Formats: sequence, structure tokens, C-alpha cells
Amino acid sequence: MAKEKKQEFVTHITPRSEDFSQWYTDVILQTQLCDYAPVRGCMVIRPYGYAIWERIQEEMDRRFKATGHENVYFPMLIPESLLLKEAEHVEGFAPEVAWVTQGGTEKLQERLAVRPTSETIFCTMYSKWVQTWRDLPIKYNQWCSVMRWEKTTRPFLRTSEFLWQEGHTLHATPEEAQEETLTMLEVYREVAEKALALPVYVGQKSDKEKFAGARATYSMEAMMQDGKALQAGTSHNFGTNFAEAYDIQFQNKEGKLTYAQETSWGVSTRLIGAIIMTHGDERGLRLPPVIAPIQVVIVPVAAHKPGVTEACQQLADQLKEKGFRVKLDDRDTVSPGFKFNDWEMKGVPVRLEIGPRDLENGVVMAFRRDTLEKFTVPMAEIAEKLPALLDDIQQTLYNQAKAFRDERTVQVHNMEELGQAVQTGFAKAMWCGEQACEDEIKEKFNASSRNMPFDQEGETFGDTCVCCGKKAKKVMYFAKAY
RNA sequence: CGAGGUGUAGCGCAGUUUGGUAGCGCGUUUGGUUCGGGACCAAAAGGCCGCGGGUUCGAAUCCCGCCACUUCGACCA
Repeated sequence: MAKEKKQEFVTHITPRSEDFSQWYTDVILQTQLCDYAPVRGCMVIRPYGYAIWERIQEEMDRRFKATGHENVYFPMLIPESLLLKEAEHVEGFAPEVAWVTQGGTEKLQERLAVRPTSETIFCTMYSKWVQTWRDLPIKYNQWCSVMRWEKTTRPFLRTSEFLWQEGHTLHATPEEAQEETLTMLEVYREVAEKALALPVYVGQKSDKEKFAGARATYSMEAMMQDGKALQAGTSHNFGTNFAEAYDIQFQNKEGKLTYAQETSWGVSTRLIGAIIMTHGDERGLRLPPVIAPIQVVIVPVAAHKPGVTEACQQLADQLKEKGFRVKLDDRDTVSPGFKFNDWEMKGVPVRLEIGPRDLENGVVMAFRRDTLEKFTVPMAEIAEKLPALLDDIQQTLYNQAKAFRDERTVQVHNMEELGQAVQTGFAKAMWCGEQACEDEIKEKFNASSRNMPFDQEGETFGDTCVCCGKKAKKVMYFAKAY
């Protein structure tokens, strides 16, 4: 009884099983990933949350560079006239654009949009910079924030302002543009699965769900623990859609004036939300070692006893030197037990405890956050065993998430089954390709089409549409989505 | 944008029905004892009761207006 009472006040995390949404909010606030800002729909990303973002950035950016991209920075403000040039794009984004109408004390001649995305301004500059086929391809990326005046917001999942990267590339041929689009989707998939331990379905979006102004949109879709899908990244092929609106032409090798082919692609801080909702448990976060800001935390036990502090410091230095991200928790104001719970809540993959008994035996107590197992490791072997341990944690988190996702993916043959399946996860269905059926599914079950697997032939499992019963053309994942 | 909920100490809340000295737990500060799974004792600090009007001798409490956050729906990374 007394113990239960204690646990109530030390951590205020609502049980995940009881109220997933409240659990999410509790976790992000108490682990200090972020806090609500005094601005509508905006959050402050705190050091621990930002450190995760920095790790994601590193993993992404390295691969962007390796695939031939360069980073740039474009202005945050976009003149209204530029934004209006591509009709579908305007229609898609107009409802959620924030405007600057005044500079100092003077009203502006032309309103300036706070960028909701930067296609329009990239296109404007590209049209100046591109003249011949020799100028192509252009493969730029920028890390920045964008603003969308969303109706309702949730930290990391949907905020008015959010951090992201947006790649914008120009190519001479449709083939090159398509290759770029799929290459970047593949980069996203690799980072999601290898770094974030996030299993994703990659595929093409329906026309209804594609980006405003895109010829084709591809996405990766992840499954959260409450059974809802999360679009975790998108890659678009615009064809010449924007090039025509913004007059991006070049002379090709035959001397003919040609519109350039364009792509764009982006991932955002939403990925942090995905990590939380995919791996988190009743104790809080579980961070995959690849992106964990702290991979190993060292907790001294009875720090005042001779040798303990020194041994901890020595181990911390040794592990840091080998390249591990290590934190020595030398706070003298809280007990070891408090620290255990604190770092478990914060999702640190490995904890090492050193106390007088360990010193005597020449060992450290190790604890892995994914399985909650505790075991001893000889002090002399810890550094060499750590890489395999971290790898195993990374893999275990991925395997658990994948097993969950697969379990929550159900092949469905009729509307009843589909309605059932989207209550708990993905419904994999045969679909005629008509928006009318997507609309009906949305209407009836509040579920949307997510994407279509690339290997359509291999995935096909029927020939009639799950909704209308007419000839099916596509395999499509449906789900309730964030 | 529609429907609900909540604003009281850093955090979590009680007090509001029925107006009458601003409360509790945690945290914080100081001192001491502790330290192998959320330690204990003692003392202390900390408030424009979301904001603005009104009613009243008197308002956290009643009335009117506004704002913020939040949950669920329609739209989006």
C-alpha cells in the first residue's frame, strides 16, 4: 500500500493501457523532451528532445550527402504572388498559411506567407539558375522550420511550427526524377528501420492522399501502439507541374527548350513522436541505441564508499573514449533507486551500476531497458561487450515493433473485415482505384488509404474491390491515421 | 471549425454547490542521518486563485465578456 502510493507521486505517467493519448502527453512532458510554449499550437523542444532530433539529423544528413545532395537555406517568408502560381498547391495549403501583413509600423504592399513548405520559392530561384542541361541536376536540401496553422495540435505529431528537412531537386528527364524520388524514399526507409528501429510500409499514395501539386507521392507508414498509422515521411515526384507554373526551362542536349522535372521530399520532428509511440512502455521511453542521446548511463551506488566514484568516473572516461555516448549520474541529492527509475523513464538503453560489492568482485551490474534484464559483466570486459549489447537492443526493439505491426496488419476481403481491421491497425485490401471507395471507407470507418506496396504483383490476393466489388486494380493499406 | 473539459504555489490537486483569514501532497531551500529499486527527520521559503468588467459590507466562490491549454470529431509532415 505504502509502496503503491509512493509510485503514484514520483511518476505521473498515466498507464499506456488505460489512456494512450494521455500516456503520450505524460511521457513527453516528464522526460522533458518538450514543453508547451506560450504560443498557440507551438512547443519548446528541450535539450533531451533536441538531442534526439540532432541524432536523426545526423543519420539523415549523412545519407543525403552520400547521395549527392547539398544543404542550402531559403527565406522563411514567401511573397503571396509566388505562392499563388500553382493552383493545386495553393488550394492545398492556403487554409493553413500564416501571413505577415505588417513590417514595423507600416502595412506591407504585398502579404508575406510564413512558409508552410518551400516549393514555390525554390522554384522561383531555380527558374533563374537553370538554363542548360549542364545546370542539371540540382539537388538541394534545407533544414528549417515551417508553419502550418493547424486546427488542432499535438506535440511532435502536429504543431503549428515544426522542424523538418525539405529536399528540392531538378532533373533533365522523367526517369532521373523518378529515380531520385524513390532513392530518397529508400533513404528514409533505411533511417527509419535501421536508426529509429521503426518498421515501415513504403509505397505510393492514392491521388486523393497525394501532396498538393504532385504527380505522384510516396510515403512510409508506421504503426503506433494504439493501432493508428503515422505517415513518417514523404517523397514526391512533381514531373513538370511546378516547372510549368514557375517557368523552369532549359535547353536540352538537342538544343530544345524543355521543362525541368522536379522532386521534393521531407521528414520532420514527427519522427520523434513515432519513436515514442512505437517503442514506449509503461515505464516511459525506450530509445533505440542508434539515436539515443545517452546510450549508457552509469549510476554509482553508495558513492561515498571508497573507490566507487573513482571507478565510475574511470569507466565513464573509458567508454567515452571508445565513442559511446555516456552519462555519469553523479547527482548526490537523489538515491540510486530514484536514478534507476528516472533513466528508465528517459529510455536510456543501458544502465551500468557500480557499488562497493561490484568493486570487490571486479564486475558491474548491467541493465537493459528493452527487456528489463539485469546481469553482471566483468569490469574488464564491459567496453568490448557493449557494442554487441547495443546492437542487440536495437534489433530487439525493431523486432518487437515489427511483430506488433505485422500482427496488426490484416488482409481483408470485404467491408466488414476492413471495418474490423482498422480498429486495431492496417487493413490490407484489394481496391478498384476509385476515390469514391476511399471516401466511403473514410465515411464509414474514419480510415484512409495509406499507401500501395511497390510489389503489386507479389502482394495481390484477390480481384474484386473491398468496397464496391468491381475489378480491383491495386493492393492498398487502409488505417486510421494521425 | 463543431462538441466537451480544465485554468488556485514550480508540478499534481482540494476548496466553488451554500460568498466570510488561501489549503493539501510532491518538489524547492537549510541542517542532520542515509545510499544495491522511487530514503528519513526537523525547520523554512513560496499565491494578482487565467485576464477584464459587474453584483456585494465582503468574491477563488455569484453574473457577463475574453483568453489560454486540453480531449474527441472534419483537414495536414
